[in-house]
Amino acid sequence: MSSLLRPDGTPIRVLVVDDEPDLLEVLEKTLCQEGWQVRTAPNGAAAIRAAEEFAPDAAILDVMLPDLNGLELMRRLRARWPELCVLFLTARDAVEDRVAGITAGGDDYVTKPFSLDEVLARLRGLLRRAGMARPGTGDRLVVADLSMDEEAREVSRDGVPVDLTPTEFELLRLLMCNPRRVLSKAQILDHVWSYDFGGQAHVVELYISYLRKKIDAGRRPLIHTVRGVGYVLKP
Amino acid sequence: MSSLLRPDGTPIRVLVVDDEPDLLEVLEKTLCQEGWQVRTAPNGAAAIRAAEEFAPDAAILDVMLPDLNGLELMRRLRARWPELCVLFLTARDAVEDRVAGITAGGDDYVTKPFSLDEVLARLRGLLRRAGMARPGTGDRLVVADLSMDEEAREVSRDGVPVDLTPTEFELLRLLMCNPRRVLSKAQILDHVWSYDFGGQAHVVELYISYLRKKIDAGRRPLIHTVRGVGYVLKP
DNA sequence: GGAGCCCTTCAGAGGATTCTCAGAAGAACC
DNA sequence: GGTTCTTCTGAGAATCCTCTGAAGGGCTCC
Repeated sequence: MSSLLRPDGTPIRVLVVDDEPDLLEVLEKTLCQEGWQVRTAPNGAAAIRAAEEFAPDAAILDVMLPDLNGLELMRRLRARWPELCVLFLTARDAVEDRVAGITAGGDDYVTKPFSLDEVLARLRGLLRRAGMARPGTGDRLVVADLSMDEEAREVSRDGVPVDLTPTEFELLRLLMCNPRRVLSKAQILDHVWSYDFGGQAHVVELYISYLRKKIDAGRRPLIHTVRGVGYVLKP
Repeated sequence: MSSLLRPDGTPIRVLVVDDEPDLLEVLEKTLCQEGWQVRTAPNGAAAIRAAEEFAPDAAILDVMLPDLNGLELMRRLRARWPELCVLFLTARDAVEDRVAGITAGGDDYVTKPFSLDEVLARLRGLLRRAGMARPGTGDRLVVADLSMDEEAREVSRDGVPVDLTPTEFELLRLLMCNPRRVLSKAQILDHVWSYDFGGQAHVVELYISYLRKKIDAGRRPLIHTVRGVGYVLKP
């Protein structure tokens, strides 16, 4: 998965603020793994202190923080770093009213529970629109004759468009971001399904089977099973 | 969405003056994203100071400011920059009498609450009439055989004129400004409906259904649903 | 060859999302 | 003041998506 870089070539810096330590940890690990430089904070006050020396390019903020709400925190951070990209995390039911107007300002939000890949994709989208993207890393993922346009949510195999459901799309995106790399079912579950999903690895097999029917049927297969390990996407 | 440029090719500079920090923030972000250069101020005194070094081409002024009213502020700004285009923000009830005569001077106003796209459209109109528009960026949006004249507010599909209500028109404009790009219902709400709209995403579905009846009925559909995500306009 | 495990696929229940209609409330216009 | 147009709410129906359970096939190792 190609990580974005700042214009000067250094990694992009992300500040993550949430009061759930587990969530903070998972996000930090995932983002680090993707090549971002990460700093975390459990509340607004700590976030502001951390930002002072960290000078973040982007921030992931929980809307509900123990000391001050995410919107207020954004305002204070922006006062210092006007260019900051902000991705909010919100509870599903408390959405529309509180976060209204945010997508209009170029920021974005994700409702809890979310999948890690969703957060990554949104964050990348924000940075790309803010002009942080390394030139050349477009929104188009390509593996052999399979291609995906993330913005338009279009997928095609050998030029033939393929219709995918949201979960199928996420799964395929994960596979296409990691071509020729075997992903375990546990990894796939962690990335594609929301973090509080209690189900079994069986759903991964099921969705792989759906994808095969839509993508590999009658053609040279791109999705391969690695018995006892997981799945790979490769020519 | 093409942003306008000054004759010398630099971005157009807009000064935004309002005492509500939320509103100021959203306007700033949106305008920046559209390629304008923005400076904000919470009151008249700060506005005048800011203008001194910023030398704005246009201004968005709240009529009701804590220190002096918007009309007076306009007068003072104009004394220094006679060419300044002004867009007023006014409360709905306090309109007609106070702002009457303004549009006669070539300026324009928008009543609160407004939608962001409305502000953008009015601002573009002002600058265009003032000769600031980059030549070649016409007012006509075209997607397949669907075409929209923004100035004349005319829409036609395959040459056949289509009558739209104001909200339908705004929604279609947003879609036509973002062809082949999936827009979430939240994004659509943020752009087309006024910022204080408390309603649910359901209205978006409703208006999409209206638009389909007027535009897609009996033809190859241009408006597509992306389940779980939003809507796209594409051939 | 057989047992056990892993994987694939089918079928269907339950849930979520979306579409559409009908009507009330409000705004605009004479 | 009354008419017309527009916007929004609520409800029901239709559609689509997700996940569970079960059956069966094939691989591996004994």
